[in-house]
Amino acid sequence: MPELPDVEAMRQYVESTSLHQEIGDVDIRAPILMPHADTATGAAAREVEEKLIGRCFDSARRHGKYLFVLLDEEGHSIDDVLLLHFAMTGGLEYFKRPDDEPDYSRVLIHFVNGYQLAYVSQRKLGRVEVINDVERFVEAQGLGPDALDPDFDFEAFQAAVDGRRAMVKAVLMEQETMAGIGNVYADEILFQAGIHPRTKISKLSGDELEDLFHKMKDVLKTAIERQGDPERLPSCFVGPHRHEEGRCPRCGAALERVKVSSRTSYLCPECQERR
DNA sequence: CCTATAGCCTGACGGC
DNA sequence: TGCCGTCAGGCTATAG
Repeated sequence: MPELPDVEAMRQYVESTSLHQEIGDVDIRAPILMPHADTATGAAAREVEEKLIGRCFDSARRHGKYLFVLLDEEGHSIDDVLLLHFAMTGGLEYFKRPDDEPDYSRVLIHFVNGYQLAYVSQRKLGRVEVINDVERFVEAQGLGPDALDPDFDFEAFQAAVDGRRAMVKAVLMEQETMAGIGNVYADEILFQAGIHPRTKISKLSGDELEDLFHKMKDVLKTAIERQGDPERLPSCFVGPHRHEEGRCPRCGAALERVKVSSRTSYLCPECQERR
């Protein structure tokens, strides 16, 4: 689930619930996987606890699918940042009553006011750690510009895909080219643009590329307005229909389910003709 | 450069 | 009910 619009919704959620409250304790229920989390020694887990306790969150930022929660600087010389990545499952839940603790809570941040923020993830393929420089992290991770960055305009997009011969869906999902688009929103963008996901991006005309670019921005912005909630997406979106019996919201044709870039893709064979 | 695959984990679901 | 295979909206490393 968590692609750019979903992570943006979580960023807003953190900002509306969890800022300026002292952290009293951190409960790491399960060490989270992925490269930098040193699960063998639990060092990463201890570091998260040590850096968080006694401090407050100041603000939340996002780049692509990564969420960065900035800690206050009081008494600390380095700007520590809590990094959250949700992989395929997961989210955040702010609650008070212990009964309201969500299933699969992997990390619990207890505030002294009695509320808790849970990092939830059914599978443990996420990432929770403390870093100290967002820009340096983005650089080291090799992430491209955030797909909704206003500076990432059509000119920049065109330059980023110039010379590429890969399938358009693969390029949209590459975090190095632009950060934030995953399997579901790539399908949505291509549906709105009427482009078959297997089309080589080099085959698109300048006009088609420009239309694709604007559809990308529109789809992401619209999804954010609806808080990434599939139930609230416009009726022209294909997203809610991505299941075996799904039909095209535009022409009613049965949707096709195919593997593209090793990922399950849904498309309308009438509106997104193969070229 | 591009594509496909396996693996990291866990759980939901359908078929038997 | 239980067991089994398959699948899952991310990402990385690796091979061809």
